[in-house]
Amino acid sequence: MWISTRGQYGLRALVELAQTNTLMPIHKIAERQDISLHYLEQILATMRRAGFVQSERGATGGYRLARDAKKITALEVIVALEGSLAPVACVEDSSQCSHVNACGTESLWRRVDATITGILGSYTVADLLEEARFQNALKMMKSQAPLE
Amino acid sequence: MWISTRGQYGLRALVELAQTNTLMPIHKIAERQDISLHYLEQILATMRRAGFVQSERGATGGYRLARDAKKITALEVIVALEGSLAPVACVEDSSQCSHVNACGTESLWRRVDATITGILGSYTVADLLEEARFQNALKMMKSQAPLE
DNA sequence: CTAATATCCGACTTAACCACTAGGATTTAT
DNA sequence: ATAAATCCTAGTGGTTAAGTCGGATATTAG
Repeated sequence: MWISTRGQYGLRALVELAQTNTLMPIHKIAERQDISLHYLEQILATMRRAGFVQSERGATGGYRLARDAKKITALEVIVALEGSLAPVACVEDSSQCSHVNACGTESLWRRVDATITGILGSYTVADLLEEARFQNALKMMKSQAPLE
Repeated sequence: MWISTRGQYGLRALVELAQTNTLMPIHKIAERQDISLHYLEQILATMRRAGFVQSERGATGGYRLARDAKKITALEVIVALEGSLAPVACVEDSSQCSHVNACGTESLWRRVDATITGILGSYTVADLLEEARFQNALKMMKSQAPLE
């Protein structure tokens, strides 16, 4: 498991926020997604500074998406919360490779990196919300169908 | 960087061993690949137990590949040295996901996992050796050509 | 027989990171 | 004024990464 809970929770929180455009307080997201409130607070703070969400303080405060869910990719979010996704150090910084002879593995790692970046860059928060709704609809149908 | 040095060093050591079918002592691999000898020792021990290499003890001892370099994939090696490559816990063990509602992200992570597995499974040690030789040949040509 | 050179094995270490938890300061609506 | 919310800084306990250290065992060369 090389994506930490910060990235996972962050993405899931954005999916939750994408369901509405009204303000949602942290505790609501936390309980719906079963995440520690204080921990989620820190994650949302990072995502606010990164420009994914906006907040309003005070009694009726909370969070909302700062821009359209279609304009936020999973890649941006994960990178903002976790830093580089490079599988090995020399991919993110080629000066790391102090090697005189070529080791033969660099192109493999570069391909892994590029592929992951491509996949994560192709998923938006809107896509994830759609997927969540689809999966929940499936679950409803199954639990509602004791005929057979 | 989510592939640790154990996996990287292990792969590179196998590429080194693939260059010859004679016994090669650890210290030679360690110095050619610039890896701590004692650390590499542990990595080779793991790879011996996993069946990638054979060893002979004593004064003229050393290591060799236990089977054809074309029959060892990068995936096997990395998994043997690092364990699961799953990006998130629920991908390697779906009981980890205690969530009542679908979070919408699972299919994304499954796709990432499957893609990585596919890429690493398609590279053999023989492929990596070929790549290393090609890169070294390129380097030679560049350093030998001050004409321009 | 004795070094010298190897592999083999287990324990230890140091630093960093993860996933929180704790406690309070500040802002705003009622 | 009070309650409800965000904001901010620190601390904590457990785990892992990347080695290091010291010695046991096996084999060969002289």
